[in-house]
Amino acid sequence: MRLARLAASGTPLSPSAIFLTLMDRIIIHADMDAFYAAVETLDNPSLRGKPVIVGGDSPRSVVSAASYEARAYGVHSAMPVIQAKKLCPGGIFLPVRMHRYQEISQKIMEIFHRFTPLVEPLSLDEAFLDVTESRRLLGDGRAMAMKIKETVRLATGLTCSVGVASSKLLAKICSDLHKPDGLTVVAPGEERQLLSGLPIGRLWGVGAKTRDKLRLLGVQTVGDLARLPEELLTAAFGAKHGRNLYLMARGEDHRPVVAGREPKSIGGETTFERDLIEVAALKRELLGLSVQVANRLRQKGLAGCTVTLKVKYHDFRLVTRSLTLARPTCDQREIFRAGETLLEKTDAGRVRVRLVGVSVSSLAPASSVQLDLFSGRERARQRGLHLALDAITERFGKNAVTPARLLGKEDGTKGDDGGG
DNA sequence: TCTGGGGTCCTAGGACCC
DNA sequence: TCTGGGGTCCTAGGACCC
Repeated sequence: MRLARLAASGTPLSPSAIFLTLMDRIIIHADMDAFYAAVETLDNPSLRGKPVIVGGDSPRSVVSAASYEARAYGVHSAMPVIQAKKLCPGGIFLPVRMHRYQEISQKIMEIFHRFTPLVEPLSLDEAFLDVTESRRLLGDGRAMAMKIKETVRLATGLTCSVGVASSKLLAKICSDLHKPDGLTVVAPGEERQLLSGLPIGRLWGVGAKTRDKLRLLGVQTVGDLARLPEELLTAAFGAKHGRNLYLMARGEDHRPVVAGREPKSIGGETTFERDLIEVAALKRELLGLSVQVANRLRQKGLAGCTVTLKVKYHDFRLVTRSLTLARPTCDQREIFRAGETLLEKTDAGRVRVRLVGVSVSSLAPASSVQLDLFSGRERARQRGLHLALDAITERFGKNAVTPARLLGKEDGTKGDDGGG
């Protein structure tokens, strides 16, 4: 970074020098247009130009993505599918194919990495890129943004919208200004002017509640917000959130682009088609979720200490109960047992329940012992080999044969193709 | 019209230890 | 017998994002 170079040159770094250097960054925010719907159209070109709506197929599902043609009917993501069907009866409703979106997402992220190693994905379809150090090789921000759009389009057939600015805050706001297929650059020094006319809801972290509260304070635009003193904002919104609002209104955002973030929690949840009252039924669901979560933990090579149960009652009241285990786990039985215990600390059985979820946090790399135990034993079980394994163990002792050896994993043959 | 599922981050209170 | 303050960990809830 420039800072490092400055420091190495022996130049004393005053706070304002650091500030100016940080202001000099080039941050790109790239965001795919109507991603899930666009992928569906890509895979089935006859959908082009039609109102495509991707969402779950149960009665309580919501819309995950809507093509621009569908948005013209007022359909948007997070809207109940039932409502979308009323607004857009001629719409083409498709189920979510997450694996396919993940596949394409990987391609896109690989392209981003050709421009800089500093790529911070925010979801499957968007990422921040700090391209400050790439500019001598690849040209200025606008040139790189154009190149990114072109490369993504050629490789995937999809369009994205890109924002270029000196901070994450502005880059993200810019990428949204001229969607779809947009390219918006804000020059250093023009940040505040661009911000001042925007409704406060455009700021990252300002949702419905904050908006309502700010409205009571007479704030509609970011310009209005910039007139409020910091003390008032911290008193109303807490130290952190208040300070953030104060800084964002001034276009000040020095958050770095962080590549390679590790997940902090992994969980699963289900909303039932009909509310459940029987504890036994809830436990069946909990068991399924525990298996799901444990599998994903092991896939990622992680284990966690804290198990959290989430219960949403019929009236949308949400409660969580959590407990911390002595050791990290990626074992579905341990996760399930913890969930069962936690379920007793809720009103389950007395009140109708709409949703249960379970998640594991305080994550750390799972030990090889934990992973081997499961990968080997679970696979052996799947292949119906556990009987053989048990028999051999019984006759020759525990260490006579490992599940890995039984599956031929140790002589280089593939052991995880899931076949039988 | 009736509200998903995957997450992150922050706050606050209580327990416990020194 | 009464009374501190700071630090850390755990738990619960809430706002927000895509």
